[in-house]
Amino acid sequence: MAGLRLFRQEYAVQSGAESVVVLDFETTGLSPDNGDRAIEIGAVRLQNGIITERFQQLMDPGRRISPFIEDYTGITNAMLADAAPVSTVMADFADFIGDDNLVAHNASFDKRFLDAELARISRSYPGAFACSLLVSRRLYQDSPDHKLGTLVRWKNIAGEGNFHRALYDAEMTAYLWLAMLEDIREQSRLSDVPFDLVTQLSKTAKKSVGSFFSRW
DNA sequence: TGCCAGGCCCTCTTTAGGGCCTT
Repeated sequence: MAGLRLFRQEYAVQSGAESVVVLDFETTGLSPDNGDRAIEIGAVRLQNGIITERFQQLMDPGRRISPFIEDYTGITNAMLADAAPVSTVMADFADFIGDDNLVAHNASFDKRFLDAELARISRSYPGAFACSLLVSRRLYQDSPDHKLGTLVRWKNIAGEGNFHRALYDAEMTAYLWLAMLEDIREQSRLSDVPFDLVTQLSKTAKKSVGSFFSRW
């Protein structure tokens, strides 16, 4: 039943019956609970298997970012000095999300920052969150590791840009997501029993992915 | 100067610990 539901939902993605927003944050650190803030949001909207919209904004976190983050992301304090406040950008991004479901690589990280920044401006989103990292760990067990960059290279996904910039990471995650949906569909086609990703996930991951697909 | 978190998941497990992944 779950497998059939999943297969139907994959079809919904391929047919463009629904759309999904794939997003990525660059931040001042790892934890909003420790005062870290978002400094860049990048996102793409997938419809009918193609990217139909893009969103990218730098945002001023209200304090200087560390040399490590400057080096890691390529985003400098000078670049952020002219950026709009986080609250302004996040309000625009909440509008961009609309009612869509969301996808991110290691979604628990991006969800924490999205929830924290939207809570600051009393905004929210109705969609469910799916994690390409959790799916890849089940689907691509032969991959050297499950970092986004490794998976993109391992799947021979073409791209020209810099990892650790929000829009490029969001685009690469989107193409990885489409590749995974195609591979799930192919495994279902080759097997008498449809490949049932949902039942292969752990209880906690199942809860997340299951709620995501149930909205399709 | 060095460190800071949280969720998932495997295993030498479940009354726990540690690696992976994100910035």
